[in-house]
Amino acid sequence: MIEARKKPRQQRSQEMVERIVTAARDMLNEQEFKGLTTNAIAQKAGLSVGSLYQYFPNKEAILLELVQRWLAAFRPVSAFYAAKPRPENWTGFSRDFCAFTREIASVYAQNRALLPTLEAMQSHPELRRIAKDHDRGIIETHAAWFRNADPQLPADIASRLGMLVLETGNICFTIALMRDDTVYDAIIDDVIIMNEALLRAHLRLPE
Amino acid sequence: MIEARKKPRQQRSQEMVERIVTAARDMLNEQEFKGLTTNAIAQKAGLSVGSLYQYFPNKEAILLELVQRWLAAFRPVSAFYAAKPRPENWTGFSRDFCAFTREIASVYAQNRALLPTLEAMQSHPELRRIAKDHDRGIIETHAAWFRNADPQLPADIASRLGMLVLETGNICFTIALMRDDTVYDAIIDDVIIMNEALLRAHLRLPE
DNA sequence: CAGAAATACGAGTATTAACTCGCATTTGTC
DNA sequence: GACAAATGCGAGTTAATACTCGTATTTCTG
Repeated sequence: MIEARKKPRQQRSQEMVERIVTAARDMLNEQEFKGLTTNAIAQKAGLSVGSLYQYFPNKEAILLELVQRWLAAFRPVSAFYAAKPRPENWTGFSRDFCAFTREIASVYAQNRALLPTLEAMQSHPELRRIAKDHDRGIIETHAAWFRNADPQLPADIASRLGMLVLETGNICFTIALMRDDTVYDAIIDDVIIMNEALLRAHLRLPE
Repeated sequence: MIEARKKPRQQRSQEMVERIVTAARDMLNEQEFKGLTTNAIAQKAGLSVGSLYQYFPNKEAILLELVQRWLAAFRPVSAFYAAKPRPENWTGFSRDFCAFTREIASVYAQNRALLPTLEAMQSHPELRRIAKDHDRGIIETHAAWFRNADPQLPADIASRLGMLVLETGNICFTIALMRDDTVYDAIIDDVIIMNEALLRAHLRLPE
């Protein structure tokens, strides 16, 4: 069980937490997840294991903090587009969706350093569950957005579309980040092509 | 380092190997990867740890066997479609691609039991490398197929398309397998919509 | 059937890494 | 400066588990 960490009472504590999290993140970028030991994190952060355990009840809690930072970066983007007024026609929706996809892509780019964390996360059932719950939320936001655009769209199809948009985006942008910028940009365009085709096949909007 | 396993000289040995592999596969389907210990596999397979280590030099080798069985299931499908003569027009290509996608989807369905293996694989650098090498091969096969259809298609774009088709298919079918049959079928259709749109945007073929 | 080769066994070993705990040091308060 | 509270320390404990090795059993060969 991943408990919440102890609340720090002095200011230096917050810095410690930050140093621990940063050290863990950097280590995941440098080496294998397997080498991410609590002792190593403490050493890299320039403190002792004992101190580390004052802020995090266990190793998973450190990963949890990283994962939540990653997940939190996406929420506002989805929420913003889902809250926009209904577009009048396909062109309007398409413009929004295109902008949305590019914003999501840029969130990936900005959080590049957290990417190995996602991989590490897969090894932990608890963290997987948290990510899955988060995804469910995003999917429902997407679904609501699509149903706002086309009120005729059945809820189950809207959910499926939300899921496919989320998952294909996730995998494509993850891969894209490992390539050079030219390919990265091309992949964004490709994702837009794919997802727009998918949505156009299901959403009925005037041209 | 994952060495090749010792070659069995008696017939019962092959059965042992099969029992070990099956036990490991079943365990991954039942519980967390974390609980997959060599002792537990041996017990489930009805033999001793000592015997297990006679056929597999280490734990990773067991996973490797599972992973290779998974990967091997896909090769013939790609190879078959890539070797077909050039389609005359988009309709011909589209028909092939649609059939191809459905066959790939059915390979996923048939190898459902190996799915948790892929997840477990992510924890092992060596196995990840093997899968990545395999993927590269598939991607090149796809790329060759697309360039056969449209010889004008630049090699780098062909590779990118191959990669996107592979990766989006992989993630979508993996998710699809966790849903009921209705959703599964719908997702296959959706993947076809997405990938055809992508290819149509880049391949120049007469209608 | 006898001897050898292959295989099966599983208690024991070695390693690794998460986590503790008693003591040292720093910080806050008067 | 004196006391207490909070924080920092890291050698040591503990648990888990991959893998070994000396011995028992089975199979093969003549």
